[in-house]
Amino acid sequence: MIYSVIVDLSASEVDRIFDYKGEGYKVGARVLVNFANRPTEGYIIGEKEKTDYDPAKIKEIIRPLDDFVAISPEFLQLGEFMRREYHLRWADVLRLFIPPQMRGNRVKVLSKQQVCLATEDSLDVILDSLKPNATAQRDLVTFLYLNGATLAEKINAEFGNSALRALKQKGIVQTQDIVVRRTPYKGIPLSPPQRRTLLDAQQNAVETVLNDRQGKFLLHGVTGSGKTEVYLTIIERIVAEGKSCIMLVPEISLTPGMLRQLRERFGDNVALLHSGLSSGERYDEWLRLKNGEAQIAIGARSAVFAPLKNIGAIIIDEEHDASYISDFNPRYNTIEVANFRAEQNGALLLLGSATPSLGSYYEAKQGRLKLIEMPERINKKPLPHVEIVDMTQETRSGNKGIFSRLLKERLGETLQKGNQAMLFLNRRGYSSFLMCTKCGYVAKCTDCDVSLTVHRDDNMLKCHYCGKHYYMLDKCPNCKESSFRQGRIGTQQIEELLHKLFPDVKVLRMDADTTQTKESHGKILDAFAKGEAQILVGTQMIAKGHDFPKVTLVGILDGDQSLHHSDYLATERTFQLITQVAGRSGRDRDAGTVVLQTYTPAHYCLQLASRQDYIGFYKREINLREASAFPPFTEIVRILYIGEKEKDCIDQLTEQYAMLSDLKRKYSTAFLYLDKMRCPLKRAEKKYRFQILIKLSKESVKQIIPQIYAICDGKKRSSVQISVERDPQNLS
DNA sequence: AGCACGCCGACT
DNA sequence: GTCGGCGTGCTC
Repeated sequence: MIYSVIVDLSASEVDRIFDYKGEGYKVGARVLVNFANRPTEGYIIGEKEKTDYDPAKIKEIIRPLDDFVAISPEFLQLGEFMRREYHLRWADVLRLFIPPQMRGNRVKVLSKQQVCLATEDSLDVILDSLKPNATAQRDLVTFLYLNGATLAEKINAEFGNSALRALKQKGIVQTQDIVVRRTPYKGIPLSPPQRRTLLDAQQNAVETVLNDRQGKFLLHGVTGSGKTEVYLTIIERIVAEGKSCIMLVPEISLTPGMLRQLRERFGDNVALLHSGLSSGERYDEWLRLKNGEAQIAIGARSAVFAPLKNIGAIIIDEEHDASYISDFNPRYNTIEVANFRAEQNGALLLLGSATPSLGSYYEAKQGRLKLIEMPERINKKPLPHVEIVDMTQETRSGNKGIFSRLLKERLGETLQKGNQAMLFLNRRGYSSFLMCTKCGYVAKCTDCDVSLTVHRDDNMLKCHYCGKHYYMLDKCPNCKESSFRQGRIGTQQIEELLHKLFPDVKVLRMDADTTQTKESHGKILDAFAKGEAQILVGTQMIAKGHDFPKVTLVGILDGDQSLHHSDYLATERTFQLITQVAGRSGRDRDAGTVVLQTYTPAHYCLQLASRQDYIGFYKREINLREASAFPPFTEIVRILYIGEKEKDCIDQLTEQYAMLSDLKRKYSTAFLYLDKMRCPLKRAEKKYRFQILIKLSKESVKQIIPQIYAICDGKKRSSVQISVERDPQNLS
């Protein structure tokens, strides 16, 4: 038999089928082959009777790599879809479908010693053979007789290892190695699940979804409307029918608290997949799903590839979240992948959000998603009251600080009452740049075209793009003066200012700098939940996560920050962020307050966000998108050229731009826009960046995209890296 | 992705 | 004269 093999190498030159001989292999299996004279891992993606290649040169498959078929036919189909849709290489796609450590034979099976009785005799017979005063041995034997095989570590802890050793010597008990699955967060304490009664809106949502087992739904429920309970009830019902479920959440909201809730409800039937797990845990959880030992997969983006069969539902929480769109190789859109898998399995697809992406809500309005609205918070608690502060007024009346008078006042009141506050500023570090007041020199990264951020805690300058550290400057390298002006305030400085303002108040800070280790994220949230601090300062990572019942004040320090970016997504992002952050306030008895500071208080985005008026925002923004021909009415394509050699980049871009111009002439109605330029971020990690931007009419996408891919596949300079992004989320 | 091949500049 | 840079081509 001839097998079509994809070698596990990620390079466009080898992204094609290689034929190998062999007998008895299954399609989807991983195998070891001799490729270019060295052993190479590969995937069988097909089989055939004969080959077009010179049969004399065909080599034999060396051996299988696993004792199971790693990639099911369903995943091979999905792979073909992703290759076509995102122009990916086979190897990159297939790697998504298996846990990383399976490659390179790095799987370690964890085994532990287990103790069991070595004889078939009855308990009385065994006990008779032991001395009456050997109490530990007698207890141990009795325990094993009643409980069966038990882990050696537990036996040792209970009965001491001398008793165990003695019994082993006598041949009464024996030990054996067993394979143990590493289960993440096994240690977290569980309490019995609370049977919550669903509110009418929730019940209605559940029934609507379950009435159409192959439907596609968008659940739009305001923050605090109880979407999670809807998801869990649906999962419960689907699982009860013997089907499996996938639930996706943004990486950041996979807290131990969230997991506890799931384990309490579903026990070992739930498997967790996300980057925070050790590689062993990840592999074991994957295997539990693959073997059908667990039917529910929960995780971040990559959990959409959970190796489940017979899927009944795929649920995507916070569907607008940017983390669902993978923005580096392999680029893919999780929602589109989920949609494909749902169709393959005849499963329902449920997207949920308080602030759906404009595209999804538009799909719903067009009838391609069924829209379910949950417009009220649980127990009809009012939405937080948002007070907009005009910072231009503040400045005019002499307050040059970052905190408005109103915010200071509200903070004081909140602390007085013993409540908690959260302050949101989407800028980490101490200040955004360092400028010499004499000559205007700004400290910049040597590898990237960005200014360096001042970090006070370790007194360093850091590049937030590549992460490179520099020593703090004591004088200007240009004019040798030592007078500097600081850039815009970051979270570190906020923390410092709060200490000055409220010396006795404990403040926690959560941003990328304080959450470097795996658990630190959860630790900070836990500490805040326990009331160990009264104020939590943070970047957008505080916008999600758990509910803090005692938080009654949320301060948004710079509501404009993401608003005035030039890309068309800026307003949508700002609306989502502000709505999410505001939603943190007042989730318990006390009504919450939000202070929103801005220099453009009249902006419709901020006005509507302050009223949590998603529908109003949607109407306004969608009209704007239509009028200006932006997604979802058109598709934007960006071709990126990245390389250390500037000239090569320009040459490559110029060449392909010419070909695209020809294409544009041929399909003049399809191309609404075509231009080439330097990227706004001119250089990053020592590499120059250029781009071609294209805007295509929606109808022409299917026809034009393959031709664009073909042009980019054409003759290439090896020093230039080319990538095509469809509807890029980030235009830097 | 990784390696052999082959052509040019720089050096003991 | 030789070492070694990297552009080019190939892998069933």
